[in-house]
Amino acid sequence: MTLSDKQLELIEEFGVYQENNGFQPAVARVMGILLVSDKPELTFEEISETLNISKSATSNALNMLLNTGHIEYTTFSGDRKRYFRIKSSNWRDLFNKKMEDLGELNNILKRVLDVRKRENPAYDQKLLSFISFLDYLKAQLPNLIEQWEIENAKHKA
Amino acid sequence: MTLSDKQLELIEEFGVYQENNGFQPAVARVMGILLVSDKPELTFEEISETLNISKSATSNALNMLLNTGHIEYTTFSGDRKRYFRIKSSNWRDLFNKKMEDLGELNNILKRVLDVRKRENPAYDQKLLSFISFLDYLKAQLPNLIEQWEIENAKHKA
DNA sequence: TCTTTAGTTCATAATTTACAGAACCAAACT
DNA sequence: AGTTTGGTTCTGTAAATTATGAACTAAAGA
Repeated sequence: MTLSDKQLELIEEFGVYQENNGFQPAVARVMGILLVSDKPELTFEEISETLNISKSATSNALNMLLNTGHIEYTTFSGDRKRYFRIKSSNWRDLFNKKMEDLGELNNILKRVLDVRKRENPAYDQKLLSFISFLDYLKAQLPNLIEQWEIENAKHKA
Repeated sequence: MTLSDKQLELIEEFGVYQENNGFQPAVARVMGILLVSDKPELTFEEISETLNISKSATSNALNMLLNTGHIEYTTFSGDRKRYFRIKSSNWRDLFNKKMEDLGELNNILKRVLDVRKRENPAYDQKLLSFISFLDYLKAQLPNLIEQWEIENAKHKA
């Protein structure tokens, strides 16, 4: 399998993005190739050879992504190969992870506000205000999603 | 300077959180101590000694955080020491970074959609839908913030 | 039963990172 | 002029991360 320069570039970019999200380089590239490839599914071999990653690294990456629910595979009868693809639900998950992450930050900040007693309360005030914003955001998100779904349905019609 | 167990624990937790955001361990701890300390400002020495970080690591961490605009310092006449604190604008910035990050993802995904031509367009449809959601979110955020500010003002009154 | 295919597992090599320690420097104090 | 203070910069390295290649395995095919 051959990829265009643009595809290779995008694999790199997406790869770096996902590295910053805590994935190992090779794992991030595997996600990348599954994302940008023209084919909807790729085999172990195609991934390993196209990305120039050793079999072991490919094996580890694929199993890791399978375990974390980022990808899935199908097989075809009379063909021992597995055909891997990104789980389609994955997009929303990516977003959810970011939101959960903000929730975690918020929890930490709440506890920070709780333990420290500053001489200058202006700071605490700002922190409190940020915490309240994150709470508000969390509360409003379902609304926002619903709203978008309505808009989206309209657009299609 | 001594910190309570709770403070130390929070520094660790915030530290790990910030490590996942791409900061080096020592840098993340420095942010942490500035966040949870009772004092509104801390000196180089206090940071270095309380966290048990070498002078070089402390120096690097502080300069890094200064350069990236995460912290700032003041001085007092007749005192050569610098007094460091987290930039108060920083809370909103932390949130903005997450949002920018989603924007970056969105840009990559848009280009992905552009280069690949899938046999099966159902996948592309889902991707497109996610992209559109991120666009919607970005567009609505200012609204949401405004809305929150109104709520917030009400609450205070 | 022997071989091929499609992977997995393990030991280890290669990088990368993150920090410590020492030497260094400039300003201020004596 | 010499010393102390408040750092900075440079070099070396311990530790962690990541990937490789070789050996292995289990299923299928000849």
